[in-house]
Amino acid sequence: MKKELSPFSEKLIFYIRAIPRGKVATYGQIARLAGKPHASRTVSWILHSCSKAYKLPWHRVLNSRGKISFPPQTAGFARQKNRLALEGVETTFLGEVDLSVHGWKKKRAV
DNA sequence: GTTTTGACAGTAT
DNA sequence: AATACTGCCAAAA
Repeated sequence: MKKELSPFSEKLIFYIRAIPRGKVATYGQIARLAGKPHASRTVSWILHSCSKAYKLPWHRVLNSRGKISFPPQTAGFARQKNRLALEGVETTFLGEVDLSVHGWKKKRAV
């Protein structure tokens, strides 16, 4: 592998990579799976830091509302929207994804 | 060692 | 209901 990050970071990366194709997960969900329900900030940092180095499917990571985190009219927004569309994830022009349809239901034990 | 950042989430007003 | 602030964790400068 490239470099060894902290166990938390590796976990976050692991779960991000574990997102099935055609599904999307939220920052909070990944952070929760990693054991830190409030590490959503760390998730965003991971994407920035390791999206390329670790080949992370960052396009499958949305915010808590199931929307693309980027502001519209940005390259990242268009790129993510395009990738999601290629995976069968329908997004609105606002980048909204229906979590009830494409939401990654790994274990939502309330 | 301290300060700043990072594509957020949750709570408070 | 909508907006603002705070909290959280980890890494880079």
